[in-house]
Amino acid sequence: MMTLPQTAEYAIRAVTHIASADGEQVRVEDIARALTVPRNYLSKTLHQLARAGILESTRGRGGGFRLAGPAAELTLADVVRPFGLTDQGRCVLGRPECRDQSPCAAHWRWKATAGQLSAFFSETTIADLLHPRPARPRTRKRRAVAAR
Amino acid sequence: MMTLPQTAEYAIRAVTHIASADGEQVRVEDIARALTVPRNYLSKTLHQLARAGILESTRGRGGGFRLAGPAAELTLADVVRPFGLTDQGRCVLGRPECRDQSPCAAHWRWKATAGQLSAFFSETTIADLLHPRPARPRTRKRRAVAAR
DNA sequence: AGAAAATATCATATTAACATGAAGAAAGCA
DNA sequence: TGCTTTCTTCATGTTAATATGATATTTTCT
Repeated sequence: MMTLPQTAEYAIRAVTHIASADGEQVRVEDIARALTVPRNYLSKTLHQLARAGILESTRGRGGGFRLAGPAAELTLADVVRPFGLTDQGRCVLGRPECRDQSPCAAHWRWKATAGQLSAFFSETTIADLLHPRPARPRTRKRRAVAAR
Repeated sequence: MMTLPQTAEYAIRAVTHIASADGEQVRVEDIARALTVPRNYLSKTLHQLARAGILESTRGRGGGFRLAGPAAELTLADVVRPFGLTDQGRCVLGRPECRDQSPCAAHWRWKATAGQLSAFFSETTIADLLHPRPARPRTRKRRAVAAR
Protein backbone atom coordinates (compact mmCIF):
# COMPACT_ATOMS: atom_id res chain seq x y z
CA MET A 1 0.00 0.00 0.00
CA MET A 2 0.95 3.65 -0.17
CA THR A 3 2.67 3.03 -3.48
CA LEU A 4 2.09 4.33 -6.96
CA PRO A 5 -0.34 2.49 -9.17
CA GLN A 6 1.45 0.20 -11.57
CA THR A 7 0.58 2.40 -14.51
CA ALA A 8 2.05 5.53 -12.97
CA GLU A 9 5.18 3.64 -12.10
CA TYR A 10 5.48 2.45 -15.68
CA ALA A 11 5.07 6.05 -16.78
CA ILE A 12 7.92 7.34 -14.64
CA ARG A 13 10.24 4.54 -15.66
CA ALA A 14 9.37 4.89 -19.33
CA VAL A 15 9.76 8.65 -19.36
CA THR A 16 13.10 8.32 -17.63
CA HIS A 17 14.17 5.80 -20.22
CA ILE A 18 13.07 8.08 -23.03
CA ALA A 19 14.83 11.01 -21.44
CA SER A 20 18.06 9.05 -21.38
CA ALA A 21 17.95 8.80 -25.17
CA ASP A 22 18.59 12.52 -25.27
CA GLY A 23 16.18 13.64 -27.94
CA GLU A 24 16.24 10.53 -30.10
CA GLN A 25 12.95 8.83 -30.83
CA VAL A 26 12.48 5.67 -28.84
CA ARG A 27 10.16 2.86 -29.93
CA VAL A 28 7.59 1.37 -27.58
CA GLU A 29 9.00 -2.01 -28.44
CA ASP A 30 12.39 -1.07 -27.09
CA ILE A 31 11.06 0.60 -23.98
CA ALA A 32 8.84 -2.35 -23.20
CA ARG A 33 11.70 -4.74 -23.54
CA ALA A 34 14.04 -2.56 -21.49
CA LEU A 35 11.57 -2.20 -18.65
CA THR A 36 10.09 -5.68 -18.90
CA VAL A 37 6.63 -4.23 -19.20
CA PRO A 38 3.72 -5.31 -21.41
CA ARG A 39 4.09 -3.70 -24.82
CA ASN A 40 0.55 -2.72 -25.74
CA TYR A 41 -0.30 -1.61 -22.27
CA LEU A 42 2.74 0.61 -22.24
CA SER A 43 1.74 1.93 -25.64
CA LYS A 44 -1.54 3.11 -24.25
CA THR A 45 0.17 4.61 -21.25
CA LEU A 46 2.63 6.54 -23.37
CA HIS A 47 -0.19 7.74 -25.55
CA GLN A 48 -1.82 9.25 -22.49
CA LEU A 49 1.41 11.04 -21.71
CA ALA A 50 1.48 12.33 -25.26
CA ARG A 51 -2.06 13.66 -24.99
CA ALA A 52 -1.03 15.32 -21.76
CA GLY A 53 1.71 17.14 -23.64
CA ILE A 54 4.54 15.39 -21.86
CA LEU A 55 5.68 13.26 -24.76
CA GLU A 56 5.59 13.64 -28.51
CA SER A 57 4.87 10.65 -30.67
CA THR A 58 5.69 9.98 -34.28
CA ARG A 59 4.36 7.12 -36.34
CA GLY A 60 5.96 5.19 -39.10
CA ARG A 61 9.53 4.28 -39.78
CA GLY A 62 11.95 6.11 -37.56
CA GLY A 63 9.12 7.07 -35.27
CA GLY A 64 8.64 6.57 -31.56
CA PHE A 65 8.41 8.75 -28.49
CA ARG A 66 10.50 11.57 -27.16
CA LEU A 67 10.14 14.21 -24.49
CA ALA A 68 8.12 17.27 -25.37
CA GLY A 69 10.27 19.45 -23.12
CA PRO A 70 13.45 19.49 -21.07
CA ALA A 71 13.82 16.73 -18.51
CA ALA A 72 14.92 19.23 -15.91
CA GLU A 73 11.53 20.91 -16.08
CA LEU A 74 9.49 17.73 -15.96
CA THR A 75 8.53 16.69 -12.46
CA LEU A 76 7.34 13.32 -11.27
CA ALA A 77 4.06 15.01 -10.39
CA ASP A 78 3.67 16.02 -14.03
CA VAL A 79 4.29 12.49 -15.22
CA VAL A 80 1.98 10.91 -12.75
CA ARG A 81 -0.84 13.43 -12.93
CA PRO A 82 -2.55 11.97 -16.02
CA PHE A 83 -3.07 8.76 -14.06
CA GLY A 84 -4.88 10.32 -11.20
CA LEU A 85 -2.66 12.18 -8.78
CA THR A 86 -5.81 13.56 -7.29
CA ASP A 87 -5.16 13.09 -3.61
CA GLN A 88 -2.90 15.98 -3.05
CA GLY A 89 -4.97 17.12 -0.12
CA ARG A 90 -6.65 13.83 0.45
CA CYS A 91 -7.56 12.81 3.96
CA VAL A 92 -5.83 9.71 5.35
CA LEU A 93 -9.05 8.67 6.95
CA GLY A 94 -11.03 9.19 3.77
CA ARG A 95 -13.12 12.14 4.81
CA PRO A 96 -14.51 13.97 1.82
CA GLU A 97 -13.62 17.31 3.31
CA CYS A 98 -10.65 17.53 5.62
CA ARG A 99 -9.25 20.97 6.17
CA ASP A 100 -7.53 22.85 8.91
CA GLN A 101 -10.91 24.25 9.86
CA SER A 102 -12.58 20.87 10.07
CA PRO A 103 -9.79 18.38 10.56
CA CYS A 104 -10.11 14.62 10.88
CA ALA A 105 -8.57 12.89 13.87
CA ALA A 106 -5.27 12.41 12.08
CA HIS A 107 -5.20 15.68 10.20
CA TRP A 108 -2.45 17.52 12.00
CA ARG A 109 -0.14 14.60 12.23
CA TRP A 110 -0.74 13.62 8.62
CA LYS A 111 -0.33 17.12 7.26
CA ALA A 112 3.43 17.21 7.64
CA THR A 113 3.89 13.81 6.08
CA ALA A 114 1.56 14.58 3.23
CA GLY A 115 3.46 17.76 2.56
CA GLN A 116 6.69 15.86 2.29
CA LEU A 117 5.12 13.30 -0.01
CA SER A 118 3.74 16.02 -2.18
CA ALA A 119 7.09 17.78 -2.26
CA PHE A 120 8.83 14.61 -3.35
CA PHE A 121 6.68 14.40 -6.45
CA SER A 122 6.57 18.07 -7.27
CA GLU A 123 10.24 18.77 -6.70
CA THR A 124 11.88 15.71 -8.16
CA THR A 125 12.44 16.01 -11.88
CA ILE A 126 13.13 13.40 -14.50
CA ALA A 127 16.57 14.94 -14.87
CA ASP A 128 17.16 14.17 -11.21
CA LEU A 129 16.54 10.51 -11.94
CA LEU A 130 19.04 10.53 -14.76
CA HIS A 131 21.82 11.52 -12.42
CA PRO A 132 20.87 9.83 -9.16
CA ARG A 133 22.13 11.76 -6.21
CA PRO A 134 21.11 12.26 -2.59
CA ALA A 135 18.98 15.28 -3.39
CA ARG A 136 20.71 17.38 -0.80
CA PRO A 137 22.39 20.13 -2.72
CA ARG A 138 21.64 22.33 0.25
CA THR A 139 24.60 23.66 2.13
CA ARG A 140 22.79 23.27 5.41
CA LYS A 141 24.38 20.94 7.82
CA ARG A 142 22.01 18.27 8.87
CA ARG A 143 21.99 16.00 11.81
CA ALA A 144 22.80 12.41 11.06
CA VAL A 145 19.93 10.74 9.26
CA ALA A 146 17.08 10.01 11.60
CA ALA A 147 17.16 6.26 11.32
CA ARG A 148 14.84 5.16 14.04
CA MET B 1 -3.07 7.26 -5.30
CA MET B 2 -0.62 6.97 -2.45
CA THR B 3 -3.49 6.44 -0.05
CA LEU B 4 -4.47 3.62 2.21
CA PRO B 5 -6.57 0.85 0.78
CA GLN B 6 -10.21 1.28 1.69
CA THR B 7 -10.10 -1.70 4.01
CA ALA B 8 -7.16 -0.38 6.02
CA GLU B 9 -8.87 2.97 6.30
CA TYR B 10 -12.00 1.26 7.62
CA ALA B 11 -9.83 -0.55 10.11
CA ILE B 12 -8.30 2.61 11.51
CA ARG B 13 -11.60 4.38 11.74
CA ALA B 14 -13.32 1.41 13.33
CA VAL B 15 -10.59 0.81 15.86
CA THR B 16 -10.65 4.47 16.79
CA HIS B 17 -14.39 4.29 17.23
CA ILE B 18 -14.07 1.19 19.40
CA ALA B 19 -11.33 2.83 21.44
CA SER B 20 -13.59 5.76 22.14
CA ALA B 21 -16.03 3.42 23.89
CA ASP B 22 -13.43 2.98 26.58
CA GLY B 23 -13.58 -0.75 27.21
CA GLU B 24 -17.27 -1.27 26.46
CA GLN B 25 -18.16 -3.81 23.82
CA VAL B 26 -19.25 -2.21 20.58
CA ARG B 27 -21.42 -3.99 18.04
CA VAL B 28 -20.49 -4.17 14.37
CA GLU B 29 -23.91 -2.83 13.57
CA ASP B 30 -23.26 0.35 15.51
CA ILE B 31 -19.79 0.85 14.12
CA ALA B 32 -20.99 0.33 10.58
CA ARG B 33 -23.73 2.86 11.03
CA ALA B 34 -21.46 5.37 12.73
CA LEU B 35 -18.85 5.16 9.99
CA THR B 36 -21.26 4.67 7.09
CA VAL B 37 -19.47 1.56 6.05
CA PRO B 38 -20.87 -1.75 4.76
CA ARG B 39 -21.79 -3.92 7.72
CA ASN B 40 -20.72 -7.39 6.65
CA TYR B 41 -17.58 -6.18 5.04
CA LEU B 42 -16.63 -4.37 8.21
CA SER B 43 -17.44 -7.50 10.16
CA LYS B 44 -14.90 -9.43 8.18
CA THR B 45 -12.37 -6.65 8.57
CA LEU B 46 -12.81 -6.53 12.34
CA HIS B 47 -12.50 -10.27 12.47
CA GLN B 48 -9.10 -9.99 10.83
CA LEU B 49 -8.09 -7.50 13.48
CA ALA B 50 -9.27 -9.91 16.13
CA ARG B 51 -7.20 -12.72 14.65
CA ALA B 52 -4.26 -10.35 14.63
CA GLY B 53 -4.70 -9.86 18.35
CA ILE B 54 -5.68 -6.23 18.10
CA LEU B 55 -9.33 -6.64 19.00
CA GLU B 56 -11.27 -9.09 21.10
CA SER B 57 -14.66 -10.27 19.99
CA THR B 58 -17.55 -11.69 21.96
CA ARG B 59 -20.65 -13.27 20.51
CA GLY B 60 -24.19 -13.24 21.72
CA ARG B 61 -26.15 -10.70 23.68
CA GLY B 62 -24.00 -7.97 25.07
CA GLY B 63 -21.21 -8.98 22.74
CA GLY B 64 -19.21 -7.00 20.23
CA PHE B 65 -15.67 -5.82 19.83
CA ARG B 66 -13.25 -4.06 22.10
CA LEU B 67 -9.55 -3.32 22.13
CA ALA B 68 -7.25 -6.10 23.23
CA GLY B 69 -4.77 -3.62 24.66
CA PRO B 70 -4.32 0.04 25.56
CA ALA B 71 -4.97 2.53 22.79
CA ALA B 72 -1.78 4.36 23.62
CA GLU B 73 0.24 1.31 22.69
CA LEU B 74 -1.58 0.59 19.47
CA THR B 75 -0.04 2.24 16.45
CA LEU B 76 -1.57 2.85 13.05
CA ALA B 77 1.07 0.53 11.66
CA ASP B 78 -0.25 -2.23 13.92
CA VAL B 79 -3.80 -1.68 12.77
CA VAL B 80 -2.93 -1.53 9.13
CA ARG B 81 -0.42 -4.37 9.06
CA PRO B 82 -2.95 -7.22 8.72
CA PHE B 83 -4.08 -5.64 5.46
CA GLY B 84 -0.71 -5.62 3.86
CA LEU B 85 1.58 -2.90 5.09
CA THR B 86 4.33 -4.70 3.29
CA ASP B 87 6.00 -1.84 1.49
CA GLN B 88 7.96 -0.47 4.34
CA GLY B 89 11.08 -0.53 2.26
CA ARG B 90 9.37 -0.74 -1.06
CA CYS B 91 10.92 0.95 -4.06
CA VAL B 92 8.97 3.82 -5.64
CA LEU B 93 9.93 2.56 -9.04
CA GLY B 94 8.92 -0.98 -8.25
CA ARG B 95 12.31 -2.61 -8.23
CA PRO B 96 12.25 -5.91 -6.40
CA GLU B 97 15.44 -5.09 -4.59
CA CYS B 98 16.27 -1.47 -3.89
CA ARG B 99 18.86 -0.86 -1.24
CA ASP B 100 21.51 1.68 -0.51
CA GLN B 101 24.00 -0.64 -2.16
CA SER B 102 21.99 -1.03 -5.36
CA PRO B 103 19.68 1.96 -5.44
CA CYS B 104 17.10 2.79 -8.09
CA ALA B 105 17.18 6.18 -9.75
CA ALA B 106 14.92 7.70 -7.14
CA HIS B 107 16.26 5.86 -4.15
CA TRP B 108 18.04 8.63 -2.29
CA ARG B 109 15.37 11.20 -2.79
CA TRP B 110 12.64 8.79 -1.87
CA LYS B 111 14.36 7.48 1.20
CA ALA B 112 13.70 10.53 3.30
CA THR B 113 10.06 10.71 2.32
CA ALA B 114 9.54 7.01 2.88
CA GLY B 115 11.07 7.33 6.31
CA GLN B 116 8.63 10.06 7.21
CA LEU B 117 5.73 8.03 5.92
CA SER B 118 6.85 5.05 7.87
CA ALA B 119 7.29 7.16 10.99
CA PHE B 120 3.78 8.53 10.65
CA PHE B 121 2.31 5.06 10.85
CA SER B 122 4.62 3.62 13.44
CA GLU B 123 4.57 6.60 15.78
CA THR B 124 0.95 7.64 15.65
CA THR B 125 -1.19 5.70 18.10
CA ILE B 126 -4.92 5.22 18.27
CA ALA B 127 -4.84 7.24 21.47
CA ASP B 128 -3.39 10.12 19.48
CA LEU B 129 -6.44 10.04 17.25
CA LEU B 130 -8.76 10.20 20.22
CA HIS B 131 -7.31 13.51 21.28
CA PRO B 132 -6.41 15.18 18.01
CA ARG B 133 -3.53 17.52 18.41
CA PRO B 134 -0.76 18.85 16.18
CA ALA B 135 1.74 16.20 17.18
CA ARG B 136 4.32 18.88 17.66
CA PRO B 137 6.38 18.49 20.77
CA ARG B 138 7.48 22.06 20.12
CA THR B 139 5.47 24.89 21.61
CA ARG B 140 5.60 27.45 18.86
CA LYS B 141 3.45 30.45 19.10
CA ARG B 142 0.83 30.45 16.43
CA ARG B 143 -2.06 32.66 15.69
CA ALA B 144 -5.00 31.56 17.74
CA VAL B 145 -7.44 29.33 15.93
CA ALA B 146 -10.67 30.96 16.86
CA ALA B 147 -13.20 29.08 14.82
CA ARG B 148 -14.07 25.47 15.40
C1' DA C 1 1.69 2.69 -55.76
C1' DG C 2 2.94 -0.70 -52.55
C1' DA C 3 5.39 -2.60 -48.62
C1' DA C 4 7.16 -2.01 -44.21
C1' DA C 5 7.44 0.29 -39.75
C1' DA C 6 5.64 2.35 -36.25
C1' DT C 7 1.84 4.23 -33.14
C1' DA C 8 -3.42 4.12 -32.15
C1' DT C 9 -7.38 1.74 -30.99
C1' DC C 10 -10.74 -1.90 -30.09
C1' DA C 11 -12.58 -6.02 -27.98
C1' DT C 12 -11.85 -8.95 -24.61
C1' DA C 13 -9.65 -11.45 -20.59
C1' DT C 14 -7.74 -11.63 -15.94
C1' DT C 15 -7.24 -10.38 -11.31
C1' DA C 16 -7.78 -8.27 -6.84
C1' DA C 17 -10.39 -5.12 -4.06
C1' DC C 18 -14.66 -4.16 -2.49
C1' DA C 19 -19.27 -5.42 -1.46
C1' DT C 20 -23.83 -7.94 -0.53
C1' DG C 21 -26.99 -11.40 1.23
C1' DA C 22 -27.96 -15.53 3.35
C1' DA C 23 -26.96 -19.10 6.33
C1' DG C 24 -24.07 -20.99 10.35
C1' DA C 25 -22.50 -21.02 15.18
C1' DA C 26 -21.82 -19.44 19.86
C1' DA C 27 -23.49 -17.07 23.96
C1' DG C 28 -26.93 -15.48 27.02
C1' DC C 29 -31.52 -15.47 28.84
C1' DA C 30 -36.54 -16.69 29.74
C1' DT D 1 -35.30 -26.10 25.92
C1' DG D 2 -36.02 -22.64 22.74
C1' DC D 3 -35.47 -17.79 21.45
C1' DT D 4 -32.80 -13.83 20.56
C1' DT D 5 -28.57 -11.52 19.87
C1' DT D 6 -24.38 -11.27 18.14
C1' DC D 7 -20.20 -12.58 15.58
C1' DT D 8 -18.64 -15.94 11.73
C1' DT D 9 -18.55 -17.86 7.31
C1' DC D 10 -19.82 -18.88 2.64
C1' DA D 11 -21.33 -18.02 -2.00
C1' DT D 12 -21.73 -14.72 -5.10
C1' DG D 13 -21.69 -10.13 -7.39
C1' DT D 14 -19.57 -5.68 -8.90
C1' DT D 15 -16.01 -2.69 -10.29
C1' DA D 16 -11.51 -0.82 -11.55
C1' DA D 17 -6.79 -1.83 -12.69
C1' DT D 18 -4.06 -4.48 -15.39
C1' DA D 19 -3.10 -7.11 -19.44
C1' DT D 20 -3.41 -9.40 -24.20
C1' DG D 21 -4.12 -9.94 -29.12
C1' DA D 22 -5.98 -8.39 -33.25
C1' DT D 23 -6.77 -4.71 -36.24
C1' DA D 24 -6.65 0.12 -37.91
C1' DT D 25 -4.09 4.19 -39.09
C1' DT D 26 -0.28 7.05 -40.25
C1' DT D 27 4.39 7.70 -42.06
C1' DT D 28 8.45 6.61 -44.59
C1' DC D 29 11.08 4.24 -47.98
C1' DT D 30 11.78 2.08 -52.48
